[in-house]
Amino acid sequence: MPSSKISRHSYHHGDLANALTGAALELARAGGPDAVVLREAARQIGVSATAAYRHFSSREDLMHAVKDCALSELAERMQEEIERVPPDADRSAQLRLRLRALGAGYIGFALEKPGLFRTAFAHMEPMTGRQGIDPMETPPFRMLIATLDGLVESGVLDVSRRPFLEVAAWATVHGMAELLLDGPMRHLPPELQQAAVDRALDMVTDGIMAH
Amino acid sequence: MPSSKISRHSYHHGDLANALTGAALELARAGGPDAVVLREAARQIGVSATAAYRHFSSREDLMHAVKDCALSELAERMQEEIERVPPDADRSAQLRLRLRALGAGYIGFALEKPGLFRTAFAHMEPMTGRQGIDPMETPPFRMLIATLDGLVESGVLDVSRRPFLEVAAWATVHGMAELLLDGPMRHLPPELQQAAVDRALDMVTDGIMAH
DNA sequence: TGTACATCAGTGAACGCGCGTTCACTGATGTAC
DNA sequence: TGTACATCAGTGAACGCGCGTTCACTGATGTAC
Repeated sequence: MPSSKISRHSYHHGDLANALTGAALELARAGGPDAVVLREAARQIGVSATAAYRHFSSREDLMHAVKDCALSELAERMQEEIERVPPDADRSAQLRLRLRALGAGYIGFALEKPGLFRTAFAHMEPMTGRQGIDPMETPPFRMLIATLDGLVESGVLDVSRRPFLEVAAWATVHGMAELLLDGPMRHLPPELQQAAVDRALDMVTDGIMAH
Repeated sequence: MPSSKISRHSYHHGDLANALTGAALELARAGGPDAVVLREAARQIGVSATAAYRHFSSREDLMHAVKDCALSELAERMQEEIERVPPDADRSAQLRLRLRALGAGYIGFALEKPGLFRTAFAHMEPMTGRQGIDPMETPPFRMLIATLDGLVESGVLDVSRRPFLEVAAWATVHGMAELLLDGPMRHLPPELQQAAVDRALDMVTDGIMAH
């Protein structure tokens, strides 16, 4: 393991910022946002806590980097689900399946990686300075928007019913994730959890495609 | 103000448990769950922090009492909205309006009293011992369930579509509240926020009543 | 009605926690001449 | 190619924070006789 030898022998780490972000990400994965402790991340890399301040202005700054990563993993998960949609259906069915896939990916991520999910959406608010990540501007949400726009274009959805639909759909899926993770469904056996998710996704697609 | 004289002169407070809960509730109202600080609640009543331990076994115990109160206020708010539903519509329209009312009350509470809303639903999980309050067992959610059951009884909703609908509906409304409070809609002007809420409630009722 | 005493409901001082952050510093690196 | 020196990227000790909680205590209250 040459890299550990190098890092042991060299005073300068070389890639501390990324190393710290990585360690912090693992802390988040294991324990959610509160587990992202600057001193602990530094400890795990074998560097003094002070060293972190060469690369991050504060704990919040590090946290922000972690959130970026978590959001990227979420995007990947949603993308995976989208790619599983069979391409042979007609346009309308295709879009409906995409809608479900996005939702299923979102909730799947929350259930599979609760620590990262909670971290991604913890205190979206107080991200002062360095303006907060707007999840709406992020690839997977752009896909949601594109899918809904597609429904309008293909005549399935009336334009008058289009506004705010992305937040309504997102709200359902986000709320389900929270209710599954911390709410009354947290002790449900996985198959019932899945049934609940499916039912919620039905409700959303029905609600969007109604009329 | 005789009561303050009495409390100033008497060594025993007489109703410390309620007084502490009240003070803690106001802290929650103003600053959310993290603002519920045992020492501060005691300070405001003019009692030593230690005194609280005669009535609560821990900070978490006090927190639990505060959550109970917050959940009650939420229930009241939903009830208010229900009572505004005009009684002259036909059965099916009636139920639809009730559904909307419950959702509107829920989100209205979140927007009007964000501190209490966040407190009511903060860390539902780690409520160890003294089993957590299951919001599903609480009056307003029983009303949601009753309304959905009513839809089945009156033939508007097929039984096969009934399961898990209460959590799906709740998820939407809960997610909207979070997205409005801490998410990308937090800086939207109130009229647009209201438009988003209305659209989400449309989506849910459409999704439930579809077919 | 009075008194002894158990019990209840307060008190103030103190502790430990573990963090984020600052400070004055030192070792390593790169660049100008 | 060597050397001087600025700059960069680390170090360890220390601080302050404010909390929740424990401890040994004391003042007030209620009850048995």
